[in-house]
Amino acid sequence: MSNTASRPPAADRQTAMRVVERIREALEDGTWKPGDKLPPEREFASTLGISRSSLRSGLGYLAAMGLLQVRHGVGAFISEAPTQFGAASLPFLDALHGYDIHQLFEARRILEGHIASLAAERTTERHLQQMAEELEEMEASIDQPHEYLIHDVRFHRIVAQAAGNSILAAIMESLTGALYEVRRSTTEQIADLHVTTKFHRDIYRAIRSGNSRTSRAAMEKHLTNAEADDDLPPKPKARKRSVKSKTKTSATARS
Amino acid sequence: MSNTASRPPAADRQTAMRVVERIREALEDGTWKPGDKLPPEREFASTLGISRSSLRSGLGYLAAMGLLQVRHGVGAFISEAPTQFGAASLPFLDALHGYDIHQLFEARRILEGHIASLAAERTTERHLQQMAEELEEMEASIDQPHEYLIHDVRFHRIVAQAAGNSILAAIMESLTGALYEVRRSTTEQIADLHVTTKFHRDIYRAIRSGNSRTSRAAMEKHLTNAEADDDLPPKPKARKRSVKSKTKTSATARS
DNA sequence: AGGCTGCAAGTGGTCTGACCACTCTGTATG
DNA sequence: CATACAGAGTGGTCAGACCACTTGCAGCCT
Repeated sequence: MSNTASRPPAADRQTAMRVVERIREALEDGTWKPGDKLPPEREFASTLGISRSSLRSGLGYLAAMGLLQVRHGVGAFISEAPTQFGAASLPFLDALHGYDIHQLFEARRILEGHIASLAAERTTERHLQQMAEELEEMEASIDQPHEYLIHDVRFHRIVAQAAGNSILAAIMESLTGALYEVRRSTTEQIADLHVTTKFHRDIYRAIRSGNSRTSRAAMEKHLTNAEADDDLPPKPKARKRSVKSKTKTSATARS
Repeated sequence: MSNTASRPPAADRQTAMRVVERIREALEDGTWKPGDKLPPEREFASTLGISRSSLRSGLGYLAAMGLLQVRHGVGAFISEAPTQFGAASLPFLDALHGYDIHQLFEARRILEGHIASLAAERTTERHLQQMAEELEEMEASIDQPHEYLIHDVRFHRIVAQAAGNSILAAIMESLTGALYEVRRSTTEQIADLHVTTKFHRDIYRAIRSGNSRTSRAAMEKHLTNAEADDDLPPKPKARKRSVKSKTKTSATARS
């Protein structure tokens, strides 16, 4: 035993898993869809014939995976945002095995590079159209960094959809999100949005032309550039774990 | 708001998050390490000055992310297995956006292909040695499919370590795990372990020679072959979600 | 009338303490 | 010596109470 990473869920916590199953089914058969509000805990619990605490255990599981969004005093909602992929586990990955921020960038570059190349082969007219739209919006909001960022993210998201592999898309979403967390501080200051826009346009053109090699190259160039921009700071922390010094280094995230 | 995939964790559930934080810190400063057993819930709760239910809420979060392994009647342990990356969320990704099993294979092929190429550039003598060992073990257990599989998985894991990017490794681990879940049924029957071993040997040689292109090609060939083996069955279910027919199709997983 | 204030209902978050279910170990029994 | 069993330790579930946050509506003040 203990060989592979076999059973991710858990045989234990039967009751909680019943909740999870129930919700998964409701999602599959369309009873509930993203954005929907779940019944109040007390009511839902009695409906399922379990205690509120067990129900909460199940909901907690779903919330931990980002599938549910629970708002205190309001209710629980099926997540609307594109499904991520355990992004919340990144800080722990760090704590356990340690990783350099560069690794995050590298992973993203590899993933999105491939995504771009797939998009070149599989994109539809509709996706191209959406990309073009976001591109325009980006140009329009070129001096509103916050607004700009939104369209930037959307652009990448559309490319991922065009690639036609929702798993890759979810992974990308997850990496992007993690990166966003870390970058949040610097991101609003770096300026060359004109350059950034140019890169995006290159990517768009390459995908439209159906050239997967060029698309991939364009995407990688863009991301490499983005990483360089973000690195201006002190020079990424060395990230040596064995040091043991309690300096705490004020870490990466958390304001 | 609601723009990007900003804050994966949660501002709510303060108490539960305190537990999460506490454990993360304990992992970071080495107080606890993989395999360690956590204190009994009752005791731990009072140590943290919170109720057992809140504690359990936090532990549930960690367990959901695969960071903790809780065994009924025994205790909670820090996961020893290579950290995954939200593999448990795959079934929900399916429920929400739907995906074809081929997409899983494709994602893995892309990821591991790159991992192999990186490994070729970065591997150390030690990693090569470990790969060689597993290779031997595979040959030795060639007529014990179950045993063989263990070394198969380990081989891939070592390659991932050799690639020197723990994030990519975690993602791979996650995809592999998901695939393993689905394949469990067929996997023990397909036989050509001799062929499989040859593929692995090719990968090993390519990495050892430091040729990233060849390594990647070898890995991709191996995985393509593996996918083909698994597809022999009825021909992968069409996976059309809008059908609505309650046939249930007996789905992919679940024995 | 318009805007602000404050209360109350609805809902998630936490606490307590009891009891159930599962594991493991050490002892008594055959 | 091997098996069966009892007990301790620990996680899982339950119940009901109370706290904290949101929201909207009613009433008040200007």
